[in-house]
Amino acid sequence: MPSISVENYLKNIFELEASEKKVTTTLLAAKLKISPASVTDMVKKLSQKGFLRHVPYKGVEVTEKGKRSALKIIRKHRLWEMFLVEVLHFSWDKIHEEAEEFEHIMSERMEEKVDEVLGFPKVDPHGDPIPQKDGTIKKMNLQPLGEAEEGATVRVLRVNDSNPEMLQYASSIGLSLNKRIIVKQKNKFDNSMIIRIGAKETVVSSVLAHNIFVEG
Amino acid sequence: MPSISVENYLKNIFELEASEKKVTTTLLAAKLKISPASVTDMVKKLSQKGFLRHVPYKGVEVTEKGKRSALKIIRKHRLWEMFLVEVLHFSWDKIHEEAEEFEHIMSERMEEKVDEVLGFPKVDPHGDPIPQKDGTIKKMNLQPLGEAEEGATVRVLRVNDSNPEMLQYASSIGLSLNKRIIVKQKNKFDNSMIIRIGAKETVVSSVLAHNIFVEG
DNA sequence: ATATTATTTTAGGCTAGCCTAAAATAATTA
DNA sequence: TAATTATTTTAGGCTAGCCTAAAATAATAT
Repeated sequence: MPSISVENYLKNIFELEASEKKVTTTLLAAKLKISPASVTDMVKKLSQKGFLRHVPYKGVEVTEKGKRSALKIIRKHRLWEMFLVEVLHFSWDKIHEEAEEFEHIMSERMEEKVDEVLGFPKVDPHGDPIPQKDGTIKKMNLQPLGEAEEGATVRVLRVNDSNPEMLQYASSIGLSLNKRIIVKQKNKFDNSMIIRIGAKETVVSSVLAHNIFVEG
Repeated sequence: MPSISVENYLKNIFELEASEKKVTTTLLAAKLKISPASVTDMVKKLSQKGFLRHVPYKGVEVTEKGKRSALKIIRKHRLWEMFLVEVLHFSWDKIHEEAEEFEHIMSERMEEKVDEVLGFPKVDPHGDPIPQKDGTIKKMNLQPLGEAEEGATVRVLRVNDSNPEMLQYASSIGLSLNKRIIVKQKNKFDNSMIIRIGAKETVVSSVLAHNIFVEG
């Protein structure tokens, strides 16, 4: 069975592939908070074991085998986040950290129990799709709030969970999954926008607006 | 923070102290499933750090500091076992193994949530007392079923959880916490006994009878 | 009391996963 | 295109936590 460290490499490479064109050594090192030299080392090992494809100096990507492993861990992570919110009443911004550890020790048995108790959920508390047991994952084609037209009414379907402070802030302005938002005004000079959530109007920076994903 | 390995040493030494007069190197090595030489090594380190008292060739025991650490882990372990049974509907005999891993990654926050959801339980699913947050633990002075008098009626308050197969067997004969038992007959030649649980009479071996703890 | 056996410790070694410093390669700028 | 800068890899090293084999000590049997 892969070590915790190996699981983290696979998961993070897989995730970076979704958001970056090339997964470079430095990028991965920054995400894993270890030195680039260490990353090169491990990447070489994992390539030999068939989890990764690595062209020296060019970047790295997961193989089918690596992808399968990554999705298993992501499934555990997201199921557990859901459980933390639904059953243990954790708030949005505290769950990622907790799940980061548990994903590595969650047994098959545990995974099944949690899935069952939750009623086989399809997305996690941030709106990210939960990979299914067969290794498939739904691709969601959502638009960043920042790209929505002035005057448009949209629905929040996902919030980027990479920054707890941002999540907490999102909560504080009444922003949560499935909320309806009206884009009142877009400011060209800094790409911020004024939005209405329920009865409240708020200014949302460009950065925040690009971490919230909506459906027309 | 202590590593998983260190936590396991402390917990197991503390537990062995309760059941054995001396905690020897070999005993501990057997329990941890590592070589005696490795145990000596680690014991030396942990003594230097003030977790243990070690007299070479004579045995080892936890200091106050070591005991505090041990009880923290045992608290997490037992709370989690309770949670597995109550919330995730695990059976008696499957929970120890799961808790064995989770005890090491359970955060303070998590501990509090679990405690809360369970309604601040005092014992785990095997009847073992859950150490309190302040580091105190209730001593239970129970009698092994094997020592009960012929004709006595007793109540099951604890079952030794060290052997999953035994737990499963116990379930299969209708034996669970708080059940009333009548000792119908004691056999001198092998120390087995015939007991009645509800409507059912069963023969119980001496070994089993000494792993079930009752109150007059 | 001595010899034998069992237990414990010491000595030396290994692997995973990290590190820093230096060398190699690629990308960028002049 | 050459020089400079940035990125990646290689080389060598470290620690935790394990191992086996051999030496030291303690316990037991004769």
